[in-house]
Amino acid sequence: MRWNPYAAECPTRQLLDRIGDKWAVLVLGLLEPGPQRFNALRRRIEGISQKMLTQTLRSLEADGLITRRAFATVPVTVEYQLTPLGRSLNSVLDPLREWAEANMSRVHKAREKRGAVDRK
Amino acid sequence: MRWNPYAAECPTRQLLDRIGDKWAVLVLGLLEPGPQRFNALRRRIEGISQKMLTQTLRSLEADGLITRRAFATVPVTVEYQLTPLGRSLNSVLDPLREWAEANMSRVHKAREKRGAVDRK
DNA sequence: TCCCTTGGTTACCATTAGGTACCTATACCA
DNA sequence: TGGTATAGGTACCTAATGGTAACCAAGGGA
Repeated sequence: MRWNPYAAECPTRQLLDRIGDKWAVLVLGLLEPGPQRFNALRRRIEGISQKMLTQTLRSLEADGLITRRAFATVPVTVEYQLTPLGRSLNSVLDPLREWAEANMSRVHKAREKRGAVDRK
Repeated sequence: MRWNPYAAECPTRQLLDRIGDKWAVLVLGLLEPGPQRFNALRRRIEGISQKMLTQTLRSLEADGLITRRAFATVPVTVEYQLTPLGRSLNSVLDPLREWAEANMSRVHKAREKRGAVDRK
């Protein structure tokens, strides 16, 4: 069965809901080099709240994109790590990140021009 | 200057805000083959409201990703069309769409399993 | 005369996202 | 005894998202 990307239950639409959530892609990117601990992620992502980091990690875990491992140290240590599925998603997100770095300045320029003209 | 993707003003983050808005990517995809009219888009995207389609088109236009042309026919005809920038964005979104079609079933499986086990 | 089409705009309203602040538990160090 | 760090959970509150419904214009057809 061929998917119709414009139907509500389409996978593309669901994926966009997934990665459009402001933090998920950043977390995936940070985990690329290797496992990271909770507070390490928190410190590296500017502006994320504890609540949102927890929420993001939980849902990435629920979706099978990362795994969580807790160690009985004191204080407790928790490591998050990409699954193969998460790594494969990362590999298609990379071109997106590159496009953003290369082209967002043009988007900004277009936006400013519109703002100046102010199409009533 | 090298961008820190984890800083708030980072282009990647801004792009995600852009394409995470539920409808923009679908519109861009539909415009790939060629110019389309307002109601043609509306009919092909299941579930979009007139308000959201207008809003989406306006902001894609403001960002320089599509152009709008109105013809003084009766009733008035309006055509939307990708700019070169929009086409280049589409080319990096394609792998994403393919990933979604190939892998969202795994994500769903992972999600169901979690739901069944119900951690805690 | 009223309704149809095109392509919108606007007001209103409910849901959600996401922030802050405070709570937990454990064990270290001074 | 109190303060540190670890990794969270939870209540509360506000701002933004996005839906519905009603309105606009212009002209054609019954």
